[in-house]
Amino acid sequence: MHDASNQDIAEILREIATYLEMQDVPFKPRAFEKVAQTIEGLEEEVSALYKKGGLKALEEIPGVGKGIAERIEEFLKTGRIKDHETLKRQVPVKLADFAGIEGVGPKTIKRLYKELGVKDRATLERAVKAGHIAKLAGFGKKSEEKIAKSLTFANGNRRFILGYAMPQIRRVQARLEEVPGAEKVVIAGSARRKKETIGDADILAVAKNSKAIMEKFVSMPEVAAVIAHGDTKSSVKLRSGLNVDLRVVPAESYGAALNYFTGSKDHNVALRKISVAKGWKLNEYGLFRGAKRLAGKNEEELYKAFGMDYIEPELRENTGELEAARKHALPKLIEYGALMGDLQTQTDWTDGTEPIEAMALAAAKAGLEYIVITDHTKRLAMTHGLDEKRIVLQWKEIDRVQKKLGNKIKILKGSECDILKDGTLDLPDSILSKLDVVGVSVHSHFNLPRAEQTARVIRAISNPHADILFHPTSRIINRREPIDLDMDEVITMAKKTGTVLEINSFPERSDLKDEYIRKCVDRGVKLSIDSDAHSSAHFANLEYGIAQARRGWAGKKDIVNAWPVEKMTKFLKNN
DNA sequence: GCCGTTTTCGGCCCGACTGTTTTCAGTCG
Repeated sequence: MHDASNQDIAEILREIATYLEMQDVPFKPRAFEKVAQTIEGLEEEVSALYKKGGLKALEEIPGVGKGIAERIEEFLKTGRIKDHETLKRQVPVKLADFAGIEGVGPKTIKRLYKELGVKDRATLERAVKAGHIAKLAGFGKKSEEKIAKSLTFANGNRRFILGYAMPQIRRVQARLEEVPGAEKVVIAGSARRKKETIGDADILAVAKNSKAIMEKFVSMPEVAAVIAHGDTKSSVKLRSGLNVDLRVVPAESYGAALNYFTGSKDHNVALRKISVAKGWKLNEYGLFRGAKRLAGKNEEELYKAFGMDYIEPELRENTGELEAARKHALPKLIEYGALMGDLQTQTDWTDGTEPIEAMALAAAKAGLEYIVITDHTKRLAMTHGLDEKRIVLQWKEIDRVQKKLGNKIKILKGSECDILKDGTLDLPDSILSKLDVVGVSVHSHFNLPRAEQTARVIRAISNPHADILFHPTSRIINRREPIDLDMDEVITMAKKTGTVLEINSFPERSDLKDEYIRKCVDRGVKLSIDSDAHSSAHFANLEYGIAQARRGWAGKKDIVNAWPVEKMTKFLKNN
């Protein structure tokens, strides 16, 4: 039988949650919903966990107890869950069709089904067209129009890649900053936590005249639809499809509100639990003991009131940061702008768009002191990958450019050498041994079974000349699944061979994922943060690689290209 | 249904906005 993916499992659990909500069952919906979200974010396949450790392994997933574990087991074994089917029989609708419909939740779905026979997108569209919805008790013209409007946004609830959403969000931020009386306009939410993908954007403002800033917000040229427009909260959909929420709060609540709207939800709930245990109350307006305000005007004093150090937004996922903050044991994260070099860049020798010199100058302009030229190798024929002869010619060109640029920037010779199917490398050792930096990467045979794929990659990084494993899982967000690697084994081997694992800053790659970065940090495996630039504009993406590293609790000590060039190359030589 | 730095039973975050309603349920984050 084909194994159910994490996405499949998350989906059916979420459907159970929605059906339970329709029946007004208290608390259980949240339990299912929460697990659905956890499983969605899990790197490890749940089916693999189950195969290895059975029910017990399932119960180790946070939020999964006996009940949900058994239901997951049932789903993995039979492809169905009885409870789900029983619930579905009562309201047999295609829930997925309602996913992107603004303002339509479980209760409304149930009523539309019971009273109008609406069961999917097509029947919903018909009911809207016929004007049936406006006639229902408790509904009106506006509710119907709202549904009609969201039906025209067919894109559902896709997630946006941070690196591409961020410029849009910053543009909105800049517009709001121009409004007279706007004292602070800051990006909150998952964008502030620098999640690799975001569902929507949150902006928080402190302003003398909240009406004026709201007015500006809903009338920006990039707004496609206004979802809500109030005095302190408004919500719009941009033409790009991105939803943006704006909240305006008084200055004394700024820190509490920023904390609240930055999340994550899990982090907030955990913090609020601590607050409840102390007999305090924490909300977006402040931290209170009775009527007395203990903190709220900035985040530092808020955490301090809990006896904690300030927690950087990238760490706020409730994965141990609260405890570490209380023990004053948070890591010192690598700072934005702290990189000294870039260990993966492509030029017009292969699939980059600019010459070596232009790339080197752009890197210097981005504040870097060294750059490694790592063009593709011959196996990647479509990029005109370098063979033994052309790479030697490239070295000459690098020497020429280096001479010309002098001490503006140091240019190192490298390669993004293809890992062949059997784990051998695309260039002979005689060439690799002459390079300053050898990166190796998978660009083919993405679908090998786990054991074979893992053995392939391990063989590659075991080559004494291999320094870095570039974009280790080769995933491309929304486009290509990660290759099936036993990452624990790869990390173990990387430790043994002194191989550096790359954090690729290209927004749709963001590879490694934060949880593996953290494992590397814990186990002393070094990392690099590379742009994988194919043009001079791409050096700006390093910001997102640094963000990813921070989300994985990495510090300067963990990142080899945050070190001076001599220390970096010495490390690669000796490891 | 899950979970435990008061708890293995009794809690489970909390407030804004909307639409249609004279006081609130549903939705969202």
